[in-house]
Amino acid sequence: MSSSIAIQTKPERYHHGDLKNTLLEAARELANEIGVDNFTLREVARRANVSPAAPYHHFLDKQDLIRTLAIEAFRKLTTALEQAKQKKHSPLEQLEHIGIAYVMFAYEHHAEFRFMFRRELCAAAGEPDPLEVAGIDAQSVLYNTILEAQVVKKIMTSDAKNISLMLWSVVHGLSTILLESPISKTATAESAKKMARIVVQQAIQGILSKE
Amino acid sequence: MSSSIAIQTKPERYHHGDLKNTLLEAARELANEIGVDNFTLREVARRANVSPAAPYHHFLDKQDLIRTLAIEAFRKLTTALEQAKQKKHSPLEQLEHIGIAYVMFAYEHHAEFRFMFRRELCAAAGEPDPLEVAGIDAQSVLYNTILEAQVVKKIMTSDAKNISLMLWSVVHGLSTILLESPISKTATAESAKKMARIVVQQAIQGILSKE
DNA sequence: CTTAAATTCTGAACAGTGTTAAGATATGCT
DNA sequence: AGCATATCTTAACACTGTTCAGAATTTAAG
Repeated sequence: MSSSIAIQTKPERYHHGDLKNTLLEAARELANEIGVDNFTLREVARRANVSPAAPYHHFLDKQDLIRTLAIEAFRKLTTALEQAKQKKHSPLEQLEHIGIAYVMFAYEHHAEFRFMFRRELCAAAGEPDPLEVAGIDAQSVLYNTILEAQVVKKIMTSDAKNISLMLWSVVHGLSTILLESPISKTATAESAKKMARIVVQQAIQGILSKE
Repeated sequence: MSSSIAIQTKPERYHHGDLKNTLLEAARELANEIGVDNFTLREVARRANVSPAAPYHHFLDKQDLIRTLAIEAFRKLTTALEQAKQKKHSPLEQLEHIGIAYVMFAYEHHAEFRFMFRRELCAAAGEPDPLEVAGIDAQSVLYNTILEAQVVKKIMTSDAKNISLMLWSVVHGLSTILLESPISKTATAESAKKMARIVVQQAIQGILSKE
């Protein structure tokens, strides 16, 4: 058989070949188009030229599809944060860049970002939930940078966990405000970035030890 | 006819008497029970002992009902913040109390809080949208306190708008993290309050001028 | 008081949804 | 080759939001 690159060569095949990924991509597009609330599994199937029941051979149910999307999104966020954390900068500058990158990720992937944080997706309990792990991995980028900053310079007052929670809260809060409040109607990428910079810089000020 | 207090005296009346409020209350309960995603207008009607079409005589559609709920919730939030802002404290203490109150409001009214921030509810444009107004009113409690703090003591570095955005972001971020992340499974009212205090105190540190 | 108008509710219906079950079609293995 | 398995379709179920015609009730007008 041909490699997985040739997806659109023969679209009328009974077996799609790579339906799972096609569904995921269609789902991302749909969510970004019509929003998260009207998001429909049947429409996803429609866009993949497939019957409404087909997705159930690749996902347990609609929520499982969304869950998969959320996990992928967390991984993309993790790499985005790691990329923002350039080695050439000081830990404090890295913190600022990570914070801004978080907000920009939310702004540029609003639908996926909304899927990432839904109480309904939080697993019942126990077992290493992949979604939870992916979320912790993303947080670790921020957390580790804080640790590094503390080691290099004794610059932080409170302990790393509190600092992390606080910085995470600011950037996450600004992100959701930008997406879910009336601001979303007038916000642009530039204004979002500007707000992110201002807010993050202020927040970092709060964790510096006064000299 | 009797006063509006006697709601449950004659439950079999064709005309309910105060269906609109009954629907709103049933909706609040339902949302807090089964969450925001599975929230169903038909179930609301069912709980009000009324046909599925009855709500349409009091609300344009499901979204209009949710919108009404969100507006009410914003007003409740506003009074909660005003109550937290006790006159006896200094403006800075007031800021701290307001921030904590915000987080606790979210924790105690999770379903309503989620209804308050939904991109879908943001009106198309123009005209004084009551939801937007209610949101601004709530923000004003925080904003005015910042202004007062700046007047009493020249204690803030950045300007009030930036400070407000930053503080709003922290408390809003922590709120949604507490509600929508895996933390929600283990969080209690006490742990939430503790986190709120820590995070808000750190954030306020960031806006104090260094002496 | 009578009667017309307006309000509030019901019942039945429509399209659309998530999901399942039974069967058709293709793929992979031996 | 043939058999098991994975993948897809068709049909159906219960449920949803919403509309519409009409019944029950309240309000207002004569």
